[in-house]
Amino acid sequence: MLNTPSAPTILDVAARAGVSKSVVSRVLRGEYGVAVATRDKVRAAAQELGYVVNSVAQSMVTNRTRTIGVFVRDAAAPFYSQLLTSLQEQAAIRGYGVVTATGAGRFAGPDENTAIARLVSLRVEGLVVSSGLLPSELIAQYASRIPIVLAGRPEQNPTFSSIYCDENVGGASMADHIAALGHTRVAVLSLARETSIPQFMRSEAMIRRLGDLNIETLRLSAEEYSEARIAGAPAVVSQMLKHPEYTALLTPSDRWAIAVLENMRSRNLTAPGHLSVTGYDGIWPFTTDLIGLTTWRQPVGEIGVLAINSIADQIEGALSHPIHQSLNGELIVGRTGGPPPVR
Amino acid sequence: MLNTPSAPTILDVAARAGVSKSVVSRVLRGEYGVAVATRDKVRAAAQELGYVVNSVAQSMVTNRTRTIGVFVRDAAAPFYSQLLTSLQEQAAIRGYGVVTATGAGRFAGPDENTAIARLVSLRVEGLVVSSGLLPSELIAQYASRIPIVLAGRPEQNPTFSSIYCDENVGGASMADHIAALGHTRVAVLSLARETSIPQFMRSEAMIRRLGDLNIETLRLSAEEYSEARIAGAPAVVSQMLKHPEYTALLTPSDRWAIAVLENMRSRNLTAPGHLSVTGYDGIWPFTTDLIGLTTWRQPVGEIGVLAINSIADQIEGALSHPIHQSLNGELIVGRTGGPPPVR
DNA sequence: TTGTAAGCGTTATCAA
DNA sequence: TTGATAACGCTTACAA
Repeated sequence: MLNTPSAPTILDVAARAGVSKSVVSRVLRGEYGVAVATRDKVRAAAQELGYVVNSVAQSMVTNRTRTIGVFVRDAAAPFYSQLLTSLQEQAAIRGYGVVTATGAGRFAGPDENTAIARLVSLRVEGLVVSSGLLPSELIAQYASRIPIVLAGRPEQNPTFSSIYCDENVGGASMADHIAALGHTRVAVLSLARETSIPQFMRSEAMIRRLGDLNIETLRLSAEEYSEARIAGAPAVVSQMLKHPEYTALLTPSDRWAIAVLENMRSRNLTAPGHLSVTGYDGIWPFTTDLIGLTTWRQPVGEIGVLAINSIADQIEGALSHPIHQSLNGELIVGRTGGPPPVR
Repeated sequence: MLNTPSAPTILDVAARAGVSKSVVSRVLRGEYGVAVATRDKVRAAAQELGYVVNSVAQSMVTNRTRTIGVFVRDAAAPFYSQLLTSLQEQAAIRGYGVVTATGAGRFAGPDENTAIARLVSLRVEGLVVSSGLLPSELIAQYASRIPIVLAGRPEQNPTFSSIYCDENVGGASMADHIAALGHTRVAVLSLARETSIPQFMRSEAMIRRLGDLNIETLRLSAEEYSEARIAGAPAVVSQMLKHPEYTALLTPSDRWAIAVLENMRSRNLTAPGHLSVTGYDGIWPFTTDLIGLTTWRQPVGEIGVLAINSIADQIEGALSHPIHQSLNGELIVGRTGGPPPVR
């Protein structure tokens, strides 16, 4: 704004209280060694002026910002938005604020790099990166400077930490579940690796396990770069209709499963009556009993908590090396997966 | 971290390039008046050192942070989390970053004040406040310093802006809809004003309109302070069962409607077979056709865009006074609301 | 218990 | 085209 009255500084408070700025600084930070009378005078002056400390100047000298940077690729995706909430909460508990940056684009590109560089330039004390795509070299580039944790993607890079839910276990469990229901021909939607590494990994894990179980597998593919609005579902369902011998469709995200189910509904197809459909992530509210989605739950809240803790521990010196933690997920048995239809 | 190699400064770059820091500053900001050879030398040096500008120091002298602060009361609530995403995106478009703070507690209390003060101390250039509770005097207190917009709550305070969706129109429309379906006895869940001002307002608007239409109205109440996990639904449904002559239940949020529907499902009750249920907010994914919720859609994306624009315009001097904008919502006719059951 | 003064990493002004 | 030098608002020795 052009003519905003500039905020009062420590000097204004000092002048008003009739003391030096050092005293004000000490009072405001609650340090000892200040006469009670002086202390009260200063506090009153600060109050009257509506003084709020300038953290920018403060950081300048203390070299601390008490801020953690969070980069998520697609804030509109349910998994990320829920992670964001969890990170937020835990950061507050540990006494840190959160600055968020998001990638916009379709590919991990210069934008992503700029966004991360911006966080670093803000002198965040740690970085939580959650992107299914961002190249690990790019992340590693900042790792010598501040602690970094990659949340939600397995990556055993020694220079930064990672917290994730094992994609192989999840994918295989889902395959086991669908096999146990009696399906012998199963389709798996597998997105390109360039779309999302973890989603690619889980689909491949499903396909691998189905192969081990001697189940005939159909690999479907689709391109989709934002989880928020999935457009490819009609095409996927059409594919399935061309291969009616395949009685189940395993998708790599709840969002995909819902889009498929919505499209099926518009064609008067039901799950599992016509086709069993499963999701992945187990994110509320997709797990509502009203929908009854069969899915694999990733402990997103826990991922957030552990991510912040590992960062905070490193900042505070309680942890000196990057750690890699794999968490357990959980199969959620809903009503969209069932025995194959009798034909 | 204890022994992090401290980040290279402009001085390190200057030394390496064999020039003064002033030249480095000019080169890095792309200013004219630097010899091409010098420019290249400096850029190379910066690159080699992995130099990243210190925005903290930069802000110190420019007195700009290009950052907008966002305060939401409950980041886990679908409405807020979606708003957050929209704010984020639009801020990026306008060239600003976003720092988020969230209130934790049950009441608007000192926590909230601290959180806002923290944002102000970070020298954000504007503030988006989205809380159904935060007293407007508290907000106004900072309004002389930076532009503020209250998002999602009607409040005609002259010192700051507001962008919201008219609660009276929304509540009345929902009442009209349920009346048109033929209900003559309708229950409305009305939360205490202390829980959420907008939710209170819309419920009261429903009750008022139902009264105008000579419909017998039953006011139910419940306490609930976080939208994320609603615990009061079983009690509400039990209340309804005690008053079977009431054939519809209007709730003040999608979250509440879903919780009620889930509980009904567990009791083998259907909507609208046994009871018509409506939500409010119209937030995806609650609006999925799989659930078919009847609700009132608030244009949350638009609220976010307009909120950021009004802040950015004020920061940039394109707008000199706070503005108050009321947006239109939209009735979403789903399948959870229908004609009253024939008994 | 209080005050003085140096310095954090930049930008910006003014000379050279 | 470049380089000194003074801010910016605060913390932090150190001196009084």
